[in-house]
Amino acid sequence: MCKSWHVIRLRMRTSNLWIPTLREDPSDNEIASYRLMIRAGFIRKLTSGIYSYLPLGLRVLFKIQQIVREEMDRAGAQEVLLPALQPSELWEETGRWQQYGKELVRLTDRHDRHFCLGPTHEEVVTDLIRKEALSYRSLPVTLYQIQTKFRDEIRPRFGLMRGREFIMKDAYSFDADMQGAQQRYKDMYDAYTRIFTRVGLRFRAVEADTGLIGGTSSHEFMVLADIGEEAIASCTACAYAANVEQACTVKPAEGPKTDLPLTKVMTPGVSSVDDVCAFLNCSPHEIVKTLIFVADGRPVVALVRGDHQVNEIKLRRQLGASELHLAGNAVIHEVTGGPSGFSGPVHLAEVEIIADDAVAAMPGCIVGANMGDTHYRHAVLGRDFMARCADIRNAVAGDPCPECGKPLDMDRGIEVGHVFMLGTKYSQAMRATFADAAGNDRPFCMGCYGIGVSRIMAASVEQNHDDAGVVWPVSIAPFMAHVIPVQDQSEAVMTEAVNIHQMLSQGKIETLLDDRSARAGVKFNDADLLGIPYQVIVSEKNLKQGVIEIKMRKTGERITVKKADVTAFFLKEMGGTDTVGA
RNA sequence: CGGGGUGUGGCGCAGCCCGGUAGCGCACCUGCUUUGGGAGCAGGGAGUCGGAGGUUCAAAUCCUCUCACCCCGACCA
Repeated sequence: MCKSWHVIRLRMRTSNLWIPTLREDPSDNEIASYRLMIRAGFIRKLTSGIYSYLPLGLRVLFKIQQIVREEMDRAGAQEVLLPALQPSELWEETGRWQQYGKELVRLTDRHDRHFCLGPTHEEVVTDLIRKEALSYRSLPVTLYQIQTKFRDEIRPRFGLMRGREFIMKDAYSFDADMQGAQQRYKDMYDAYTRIFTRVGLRFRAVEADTGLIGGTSSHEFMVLADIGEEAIASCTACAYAANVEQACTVKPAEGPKTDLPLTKVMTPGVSSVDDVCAFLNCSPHEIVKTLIFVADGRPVVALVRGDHQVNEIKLRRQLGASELHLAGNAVIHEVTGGPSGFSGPVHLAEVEIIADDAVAAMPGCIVGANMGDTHYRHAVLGRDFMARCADIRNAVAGDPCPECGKPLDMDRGIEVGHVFMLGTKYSQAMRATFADAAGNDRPFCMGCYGIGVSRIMAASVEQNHDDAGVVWPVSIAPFMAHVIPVQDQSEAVMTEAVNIHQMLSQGKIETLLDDRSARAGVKFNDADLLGIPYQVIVSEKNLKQGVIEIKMRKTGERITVKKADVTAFFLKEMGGTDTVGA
């Protein structure tokens, strides 16, 4: 390679940027985004669920953060940086020191004081605000930060998707009344829509459960992907969409009940829904599953149709319980008098029974008889057993939409954002108040709003890649252009490549120059792996005709432009799309 | 936490069943040739075989314990 290329030292060259690409897939994970980001030298794993960002990965992260900042600022939020290390006292005030459980990373200092590494910052901001003696005149206030969060995941998985340490943008709004809080919620919802559009994700906002954060309502922003950990129900006809945890089911009309008498049948060794179906030659929707739960220490019986699944969040809400789990065999025997696998609601007194609405609509059903190897046929709700009816199951594909009645679809999604209407949950618990117009202290109406910044990076790769590598959307790509001199031994080619690199850089087009002394095939393959949107190919062949070649990473399409027109080409490409979407 | 799997130069793996003192591909270094889709030849450097203990004349290999990582599940923002 000619020595003269070393004379000009521009930073954005392969020789000055550490991009350790791997020829082979890492052995320790199957998910595309993890595999590709490791191979392309964006990230490295330190230990389970904890990652380092290498120069290229950091550039992508910065791009995402920049878009987030612009839209948060535009929505009137102000950036702050809150501590990651938080004293236990604050968490005890809201009761979450206990509630949060093992997910919270806890530590103790040398004085034996307790701390946690923040998984979220409601307590810290609320404390910050309450100390300031604010009046209604200075409201609303919305603060945000981009920070590393910690969560002691039971099982970190999917690379950056579910880590124990990750980067989040979180925002908190403080309003004088619910109306204002609702406006902030809407502003944030709109900002999130713009953010996810700009970073180039195909996403959907869905109604969601509020979980441990609490509050009155929330929406999740879901990136559609097969590997998504969440199931989303969305209407095939109207705009309704919700997390299955949250999606309401419609109570079916009750038909006539069967006149056939309750009949005992022997079902030796047959207890699962599938086995019972096969044995009695019936279908799952003729069976009722009886599940015994323990809710805040007391046993509860839940009934759902054989082809449905209990939704524990809905059930817990119905019971008004804070803690709910499936009962063990001992409790099952105590409650039903029979073995696990043959439970049923018939002759169960003294225990609360709650049936799904779909069970109420059945003319009669097959249920366990609370003794070994025995079931009942023709059990009728209201005649053979009593139960309170409610929506306690997960929606399934084909269920009618709660808004319009048309069938629901099921998709999988990755949660990249979540907005919560908190109301006064934290402000009341922590006595965070402001003076209203009459001079009285009133608790703030709050909202909180999170975006998984590092998760966006993974989700983006998940949605945008092919067999050869990553295909970054222009808005978050580490570079816009990747200049590839094909013959590194040719002085003419290298001179021209350096020229183009300089020209583009001066035109504010972020450009990476592959100045390695490597064979063309190596450079092309690495370029495809890195996924920079435009490859600018400089070769002897093209130079003879005074042109250079541009390959679009996404489509593989190649065009040639005159040397002098390269910058103009990019300015035109960028002008057309601004930074918004692709 | 339950089930399954894997730990051997930087990366990917073989060797383990049947003990005999570590090998392959890629990467790296040197030289020559080569040069539009992961080059060829020659030479070279690099491994506590995850860790501890045990059995044995001898352990990557057999036994016990332990740690880490991955997958499935349970759990959960």
